[in-house]
Amino acid sequence: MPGAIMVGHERGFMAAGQSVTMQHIADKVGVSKALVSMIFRGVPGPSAETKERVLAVADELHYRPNRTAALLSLRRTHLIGVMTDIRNAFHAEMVEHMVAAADTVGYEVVLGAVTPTHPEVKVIETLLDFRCEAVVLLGPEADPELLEAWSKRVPVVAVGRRLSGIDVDVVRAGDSRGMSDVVDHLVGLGHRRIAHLTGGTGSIGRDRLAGYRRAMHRHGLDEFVQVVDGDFSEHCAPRAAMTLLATPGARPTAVVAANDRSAVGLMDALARQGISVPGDMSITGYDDSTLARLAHIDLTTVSQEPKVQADRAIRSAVERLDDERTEPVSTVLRPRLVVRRTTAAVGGSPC
Amino acid sequence: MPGAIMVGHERGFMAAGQSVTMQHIADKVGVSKALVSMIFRGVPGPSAETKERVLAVADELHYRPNRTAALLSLRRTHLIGVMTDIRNAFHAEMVEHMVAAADTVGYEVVLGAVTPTHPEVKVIETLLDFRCEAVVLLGPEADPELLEAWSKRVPVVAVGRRLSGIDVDVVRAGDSRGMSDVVDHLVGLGHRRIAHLTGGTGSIGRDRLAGYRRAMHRHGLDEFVQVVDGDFSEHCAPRAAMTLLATPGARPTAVVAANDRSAVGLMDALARQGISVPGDMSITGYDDSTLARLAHIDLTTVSQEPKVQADRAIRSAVERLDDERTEPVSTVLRPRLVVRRTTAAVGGSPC
DNA sequence: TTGTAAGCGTTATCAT
DNA sequence: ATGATAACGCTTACAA
Repeated sequence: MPGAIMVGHERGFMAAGQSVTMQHIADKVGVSKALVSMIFRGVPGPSAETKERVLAVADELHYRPNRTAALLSLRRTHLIGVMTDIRNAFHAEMVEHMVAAADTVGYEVVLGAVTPTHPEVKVIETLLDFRCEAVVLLGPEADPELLEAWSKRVPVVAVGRRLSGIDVDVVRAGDSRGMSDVVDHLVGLGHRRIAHLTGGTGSIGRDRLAGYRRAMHRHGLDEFVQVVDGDFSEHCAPRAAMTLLATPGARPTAVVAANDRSAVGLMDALARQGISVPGDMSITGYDDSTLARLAHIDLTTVSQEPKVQADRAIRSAVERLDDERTEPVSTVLRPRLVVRRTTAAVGGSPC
Repeated sequence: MPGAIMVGHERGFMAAGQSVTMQHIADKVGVSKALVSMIFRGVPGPSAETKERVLAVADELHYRPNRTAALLSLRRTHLIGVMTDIRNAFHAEMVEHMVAAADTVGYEVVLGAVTPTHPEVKVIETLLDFRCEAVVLLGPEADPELLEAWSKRVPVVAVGRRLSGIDVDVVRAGDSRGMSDVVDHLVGLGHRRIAHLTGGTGSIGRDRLAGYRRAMHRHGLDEFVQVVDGDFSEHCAPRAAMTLLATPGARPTAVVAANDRSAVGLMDALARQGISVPGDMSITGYDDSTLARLAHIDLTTVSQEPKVQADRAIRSAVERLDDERTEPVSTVLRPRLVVRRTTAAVGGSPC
């Protein structure tokens, strides 16, 4: 039997020494601990009257259920761990939607932040130590073998990474499809000389490049393909601008950049050369970042649908947990073209 | 006595049914649970030999200590809850440093994300339900009464908000000091006609405005004070540019914007009017956001020292927890001027 | 050096 | 409708 209710301790905080428990309430009301438990869980049984008394006392004592204890007893936590690079704005947006999505299906999200001092492995292990029932990994870079090992313990959902052959659910947006849509859009505006400013040699950059090439080919524009090396940042822009403007006769009328950041850098570099966008040249980005949304930038770009990806990822995890799904599923989303003001009909006037 | 080790269950995951416990290890090695516990906690006592055997078996069975159970037994969690608006890049940066800072002093950070569906109150209650021993609130907007109520239960640290009269630690950067430094910098470059593009009527905007006025006054430049209404976004820029350029004779040679975003908007608006920065006009921002760091923007701005704020916040919490500090402390940091390329000597040439 | 046993605050299965 | 009582996995005096 617990002693008297502890009202704060020497430091003034109840801190670790959680004071009021179900037992206290039970004692005070004169019923059993079990009954109190039932009432809090909302199971049928207890009479309306006791329920009322218990709730009143609980309230009066500022009772808060001890989740830790409950978790120990229940064999479920209803926790979904989400590993993220918190500095990544795109991740942040997804996380936001994930907590909402999890909420609606009765789960809670525990965040694990990857930082220079907390590598992926450590973060995931911590998440598992918290007894998360599933983990959603945003942009994981761990070895497939490691992912596979974790997937033996809990359902694992990888977001934004192409992965196959292991029992891990995948949610991602189809980069090559997104690029394809961009090219279609430009072709629809009458462009033919459409160049691509690449995003380096990583897998994402390669996917986008492939999408560009494929789309150009589909439109019979192979001869106009022009690939300029870039690096996902604005640093590559000045040089890229030089290259793009090098041959006046064959100058592209539109440039598809691998992401928003390099697109914005390019716009700036072009402006310095007196090239107006979209008057002289149309420019597109990728990601629909806040940068693209700035009023004076207003960049045509591609959204990777963070909300949809977030919903799908949570749904994937919950299907494994609640619906006994056992086969891995891979969801490849169709990115959404966001037309803004940096693209216009070829030869069109600046707006 | 626990039954046989459960090797996965019907769903293929050990999921909720955590299988291997200290008891299993103890059984297999032929020692007691308590001994195993001691070994895992690294307390002196167990012989090197048993230690070795226990560790070996633990490893073999893939044992992972059940933190939940430990927490229940220990009366401490060593958890610090951090409430954040995850979409806020500045918050993200601080969070990153916080997890590192907490790590070095033996604490772990639990993130609580404020979102449209998870208001502050709910997030903080959840953090407390997780048995966090202290909470760090980034940019809290809750009523002081509420903060006070929470501060009775656990140490509360508010970051980035001016607060007084309640038992809550405060960490923030001195906005008016930051503005002051900016004005000093410009005056040092020979500027006298220094205008201010405001950040609206909220408390932060007001603090920055006050800092500007005070600094101008200190330099005896009251007559050159020019305040233009802004709103922390780039939307206010075009109109502000009009206003600033309205009186050619009295046109300012420098503009101190309330944040990076409006500064960048202003730069763009000025560029459209043929005004070069910093050739014709120097511009400064505030926040040292990624926007300011873009190579082609390279904006002179003010850093709010996220790392330092993060460290101080964690230290504040830990002092309460470990050093029995009981009086609230308020840390006002000195922001750091970051000189880049948008400021130059008055009448100086563009670079 | 190692073992025993009593908690920690819940949940859940029986009884009553 | 309510109450004992045994888990849950770990920590920690206290014994041996």
